[in-house]
Amino acid sequence: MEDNQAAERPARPMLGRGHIVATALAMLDARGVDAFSMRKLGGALGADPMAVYHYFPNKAALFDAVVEAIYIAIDTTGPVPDAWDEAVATYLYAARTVMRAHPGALALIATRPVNTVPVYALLEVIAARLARAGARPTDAIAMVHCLATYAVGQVLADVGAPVGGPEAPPPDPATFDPSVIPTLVAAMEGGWAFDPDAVFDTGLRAMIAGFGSRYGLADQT
Amino acid sequence: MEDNQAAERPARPMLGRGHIVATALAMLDARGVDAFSMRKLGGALGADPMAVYHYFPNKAALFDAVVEAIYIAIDTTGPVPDAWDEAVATYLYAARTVMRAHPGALALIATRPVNTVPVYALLEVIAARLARAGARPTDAIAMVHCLATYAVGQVLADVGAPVGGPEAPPPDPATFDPSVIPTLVAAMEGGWAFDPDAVFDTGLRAMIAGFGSRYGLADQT
DNA sequence: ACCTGAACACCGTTCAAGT
DNA sequence: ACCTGAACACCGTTCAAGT
Repeated sequence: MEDNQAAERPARPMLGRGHIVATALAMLDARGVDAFSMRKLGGALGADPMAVYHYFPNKAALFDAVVEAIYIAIDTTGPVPDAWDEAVATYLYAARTVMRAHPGALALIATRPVNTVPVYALLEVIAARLARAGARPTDAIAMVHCLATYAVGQVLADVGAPVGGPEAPPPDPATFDPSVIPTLVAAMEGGWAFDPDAVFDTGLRAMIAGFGSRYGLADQT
Repeated sequence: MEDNQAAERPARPMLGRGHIVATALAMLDARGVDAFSMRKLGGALGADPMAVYHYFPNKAALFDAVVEAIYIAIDTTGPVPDAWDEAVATYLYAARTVMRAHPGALALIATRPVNTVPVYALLEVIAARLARAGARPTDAIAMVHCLATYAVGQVLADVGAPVGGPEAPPPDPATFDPSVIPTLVAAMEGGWAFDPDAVFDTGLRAMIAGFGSRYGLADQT
């Protein structure tokens, strides 16, 4: 019931939730969750370490706001192809692009579900497109969930900053015994290199195609 | 080159890497990464907080060992169905079962790739089965990567402990405006409940089937 | 309303020391 | 070889206080 508006603003400081979230996200992207601290955030904001607590009750609440900000940055309002499968792929690519831009926050995204209307609205867009192609609502939601977890898992493996300290450097492949991993060795020969973009696309298309035949999805003509 | 065996053992203490990893994993499962600390680990081991540093250079190295221990617990030596797609699904189910048993370590699994022979050997089993069904080695590896990231993403969303403090409780669905999320609301009506097992299966089968038709996979008869 | 600063109970890691 | 304990530079959060 406290609904009095803020008609005038004091001098310069005025942190504000949006500014705090943006600064925290930049810090996370630069150095990961482990290196993040509320005290450094205060420093980056040019304020007392404790100033943030006026806007967020604790670090967890701030992280929830960061995750939501990332979800909201996923834009689904642009034009998409007419075909249902291409449209769904386009939405997932949009999500991937935004998530890849925030490597240090990925562990938060993967681990802190945000149950808010903006996030639901994002899922709704994809679910609605699947429903329009003939899926029942419950099946559409299951499919969106599968596609979303796949995208998160891919991006995490691709660019995700490690939780719990820096990761160990990979060992010299030459020390491996080829006889225990023949398929892997065979793939490496010929100068083949792992391409995250191509691999993401392969799995995404496979899952979408699989859903299509499983549920008989098709565009009305 | 230091190959002298440990022929005799002192009295009781003798922590040992295996015991430390097991204890750390139990602590992670019980309370998550945020609640874990090297000092508490020392306490749980009944030793000085610093004793662990004799076996692991730092917390990150210990976490790498924990992740590898989880991967090694995935057993792929049991019998699998003859059909390539059922065999692959069986391997992924084995991975899911083990990962689900360690909710507090999932953020570590998803975020700390372990480049060791035992882990490669695990991937090799699945890749080899796909190759035997007709996939080229490079395609087989891409497929395994997609399936693995999907499984990790699913389990993370399903049971993963939050990184960065406890998560906020979900809001009352009754406060949502049904008009912005009609498909989601439609799915909820009729008492439909989200079933993690069924959803995992749906996405897994869809991806496998999609790979099958994309690469023309089939068992030799 | 918004920010400060001291204080409390913690961290990871280093290092010199014990046995 | 294996473990201890003090010490250092940090944490998140609470709370009384300032403007």
